[in-house]
Amino acid sequence: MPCDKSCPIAHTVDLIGHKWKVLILRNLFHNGTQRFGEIYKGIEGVSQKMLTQQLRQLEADGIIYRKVYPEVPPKVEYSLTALGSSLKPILDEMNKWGTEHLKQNNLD
Amino acid sequence: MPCDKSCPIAHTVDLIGHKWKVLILRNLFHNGTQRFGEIYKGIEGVSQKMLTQQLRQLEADGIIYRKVYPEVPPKVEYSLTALGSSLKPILDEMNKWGTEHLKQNNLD
DNA sequence: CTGGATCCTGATGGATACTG
DNA sequence: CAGTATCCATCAGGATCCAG
Repeated sequence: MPCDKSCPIAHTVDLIGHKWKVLILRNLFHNGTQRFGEIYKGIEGVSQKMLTQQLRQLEADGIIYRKVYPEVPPKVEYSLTALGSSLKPILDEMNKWGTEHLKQNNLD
Repeated sequence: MPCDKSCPIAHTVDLIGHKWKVLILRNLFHNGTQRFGEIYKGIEGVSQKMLTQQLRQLEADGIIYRKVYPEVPPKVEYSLTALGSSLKPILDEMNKWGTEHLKQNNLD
């Protein structure tokens, strides 16, 4: 059974199968609506460019909502849409798994 | 709350936060033990190099097991380890979500 | 001063050909 | 059959620059 575009998992991976996207979502689930700079500081190792790019893709896919406040200094807030919120079970499972295996495997 | 190396989700993402890894796992969950060529045919768009590379990483992380049969023609079988199998809930959630949103969003 | 666009460069992924 | 090697296109990171 091949894994083509009709495969649900391939579809999911297509939308959130990227390291930073998952971590962005983690931050939004964990902290609620956040500004660009907050997300940036909240994710270790990401560059501004990458963050912008991934945020835009998530926005384009309807997973997060981007609200720009036309003021000085600029303020942009990101929040989860209903579609984005529906991803929570996946994140929860990843969190559960990671918690389990950080315990047993506490390297570094 | 920053997302550093102590974050369970970051840990999970570190191990399986890669497009092809998830699809490899999907194939192994779906079809059981498989040979290299079967996985290769089962995943649309992946190159041999990528597949080899990701399989090796999954092996190094103890998620899959690689069994080489010393015969001609060569035969290599990949299967999930216990650790790999424990990822099933995550894959299940991704499958569930993808199924939902392929229905509603049947583009292409 | 924040969000992000641009430019340059090094790293990564893909296609193909080749080997044990 | 299951890779490895090679070459090349695209992508990611860092620094810098820009607009509001």
